Amino acid sequence: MHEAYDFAAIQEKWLPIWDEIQPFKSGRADDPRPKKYVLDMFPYPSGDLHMGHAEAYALGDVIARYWVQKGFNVMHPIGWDSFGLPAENAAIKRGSDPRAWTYENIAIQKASMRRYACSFDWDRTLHTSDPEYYKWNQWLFLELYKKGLAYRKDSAVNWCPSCQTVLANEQVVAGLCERCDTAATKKKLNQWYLKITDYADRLLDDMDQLEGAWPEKVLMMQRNWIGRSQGAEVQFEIEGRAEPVSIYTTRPDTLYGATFMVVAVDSSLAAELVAGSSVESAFNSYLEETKAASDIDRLATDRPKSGVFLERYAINPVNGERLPIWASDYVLADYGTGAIMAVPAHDQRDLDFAKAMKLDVKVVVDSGEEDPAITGIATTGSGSLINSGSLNGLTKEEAITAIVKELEAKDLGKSAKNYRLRDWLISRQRYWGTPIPIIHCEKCGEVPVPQDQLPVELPDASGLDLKPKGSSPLGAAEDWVNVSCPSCGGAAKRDADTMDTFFDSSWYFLRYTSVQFDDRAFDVDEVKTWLPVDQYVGGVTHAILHLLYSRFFTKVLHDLGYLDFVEPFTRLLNQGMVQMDGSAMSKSRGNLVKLSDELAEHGVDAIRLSMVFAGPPEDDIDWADVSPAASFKFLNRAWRLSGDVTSEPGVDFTKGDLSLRKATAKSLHDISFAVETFRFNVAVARVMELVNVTRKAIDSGCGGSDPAVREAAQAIAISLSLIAPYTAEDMWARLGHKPAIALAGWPTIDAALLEEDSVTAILQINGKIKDRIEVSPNITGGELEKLALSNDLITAEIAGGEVKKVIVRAPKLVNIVL
RNA sequence: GCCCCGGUAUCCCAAUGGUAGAGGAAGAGGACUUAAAAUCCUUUCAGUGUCGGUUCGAGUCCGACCCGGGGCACCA
Repeated sequence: MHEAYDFAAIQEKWLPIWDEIQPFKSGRADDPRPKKYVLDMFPYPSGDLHMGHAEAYALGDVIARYWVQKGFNVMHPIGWDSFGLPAENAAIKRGSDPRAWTYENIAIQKASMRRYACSFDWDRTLHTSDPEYYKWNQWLFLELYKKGLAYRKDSAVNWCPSCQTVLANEQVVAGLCERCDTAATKKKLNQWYLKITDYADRLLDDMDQLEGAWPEKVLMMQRNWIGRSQGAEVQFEIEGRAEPVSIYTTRPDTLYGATFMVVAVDSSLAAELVAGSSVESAFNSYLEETKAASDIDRLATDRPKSGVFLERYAINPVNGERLPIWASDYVLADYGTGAIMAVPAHDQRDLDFAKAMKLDVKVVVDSGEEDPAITGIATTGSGSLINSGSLNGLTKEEAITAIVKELEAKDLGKSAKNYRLRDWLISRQRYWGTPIPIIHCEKCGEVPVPQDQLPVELPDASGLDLKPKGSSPLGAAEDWVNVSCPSCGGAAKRDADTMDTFFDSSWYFLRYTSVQFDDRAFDVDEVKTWLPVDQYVGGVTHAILHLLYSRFFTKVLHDLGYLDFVEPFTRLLNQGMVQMDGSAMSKSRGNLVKLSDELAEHGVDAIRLSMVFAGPPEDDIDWADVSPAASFKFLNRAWRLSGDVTSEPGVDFTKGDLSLRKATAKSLHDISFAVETFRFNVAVARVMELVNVTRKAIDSGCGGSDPAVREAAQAIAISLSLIAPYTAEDMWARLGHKPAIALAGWPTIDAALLEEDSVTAILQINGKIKDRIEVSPNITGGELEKLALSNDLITAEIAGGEVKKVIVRAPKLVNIVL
């Protein structure tokens, strides 16, 4: 008679014991194990953990626990990305303090993580909203400022009317605020930026180091986002203007095909060119119209082209033709030079504009396609140049080289690069974030807060009106905002904005190495020991924002001499999302599955196992396809094995049943390989297989007393310790061992056991299977061929035919070609 | 529109260019039981989205297309 497998009792039994043993401490000075840094993306404390967390942390835990079993000193820390809008919004709603809401939720999540048996080192936690943490945000900001990488500028910025704050480019998705889906508008504001564009080339080129170690998808998204293009800048004289205007083009070969010029309607150049002309008022009303249009309107690609002729002319530098200058909103002020040469024959946008405004179309590349002036379809194919003076007859590539050389010689242009990436806007007009450590003095201008006065702590929220109103609530904290200038001592004001919370998360992985360290943001020696992160695990939602910013900060800190590496995350695993019936879970959709309910019903281990077994980690999980009940059943089945082992611990495995021993060895080998290649679902399948084999051995084979059964049961327990720690620990105890199984060590495999006694060789004729024979794995090609040619089924088939060729792949296959 | 990724059994998913099925779910049958649950055993189901190519041999490589998912999108 066996006791029942009671997941609730097991959970309650082992949790306090683990608290005692603390198997996952890292960084003890005398620890001789080699180091590994496994990092899960830290959560935002918005209530309790949900299904998404459960998946992410289950996967990260498999990796962390695996490396511990393999004998590594694994640093696996956790913290909270605890600044941000939800806390503030909740506080406004409930009339309380964002701080209280935040830290309550952190406590809730922390307790849940502990119960979920995450293998975190609880001595290495951090909260970005702690002054001890954000002090170093401020320090880093000032380092960037000193380097000229943090600056203020006036610009038309993305504004969310609902959140009442500005948004970074990256936070506007398809024209909508990524947080609340409100249509973003534009607002002219003076804001702080970080000069990430200075690092565009390195952010792009260093991705070569990540090839194969990061998901291809993420690399592609980042490359896309940075959007480097190669082209040329060309100078155009403007009639009645002293200075020429520079335009950017990726197709300098089509220079002869330019029939007009377009400047961005919201550029200062447009305003200057139109000033004093008869169309100035028409231009101004067009400009107003443009400003009023939301991003959504602007993004619609089928939107008809609009513009105003400025009554000015540019001169084409290669043929002296007069080109009318138009202002339009299809040219962007902040990309390239804000002005383009329009070549309607070979650019669809220019052609659309030309047709709308009845402008000339001039073909200069003979691509064999139909005349764009008639079809309305610009031709972009390659071909030889026509109507292009010295370029005639050249191919597109030859023409680009030739014209750039020619322009450079005449000082009329040069080769140039451009990027889609824009500088990172970090000011936010909200309370719950890191104050920007700058003091504005009428006499001295921007004055950095001196180092010894950091951190600039947030004032108490009580008494402040946190309601969004377009300017920072901090501005109203009189006692806080009014200070004397550190430079001249005169009356001055603090910068009242706070930092984008992505600033906080762009370097937290460094702080984990020394969370208590007071002297600096991080202990350089500890960082040297632990970084870069060996394995980063998190959602693909951060493919651009967080990962790009972190890479940027790492490069900056490298240049400042604090780091000796340039890429923070050596390997990256993106887990998929947990969905329900094909769409994201949400209360409003009514398809929300509560993690706490699932855990109560099936137990922690069954949920963790379900997450890991559901499919490849990077695929989305549909909870409708997942069966926690089946996971429970399997754990039960595995657990019961431990009660059927009747041999004592320490028994000599070499005396065990050979076929079971081989199965165990093969399983361990396959499980290792599967885990290291992130095929956790396959690893689970292999454990299941071994459980089935072991069950059979006990019931109808060598029996529970055979040493091989103990060996198998222990291998199962250790394998399960990565996924289902409570069940594994309990099995371990029932097998007569002391806790913690997490530190038991991965069993060593006798290589001899991996060798198979015999393999099935396939005999084919013309690629079709005719027979299978059992052969020794060491059989030579010659022997196998001989066996095949003397096989009855084969000789019957070849009878009368002529053997043209015999392909032998010993020991697995022989293919006879007739 | 451009660029990625994926289509294998009723479902979720496996398969270094070499036996399409490892594992699970669901279904069917049976053992045990007064019965049910639990447990155990047995078992059914596809030729890999479509067409063509390379190869002795293709789910796997190449090309085109269809379908699904994702990214970018007036970036000159």
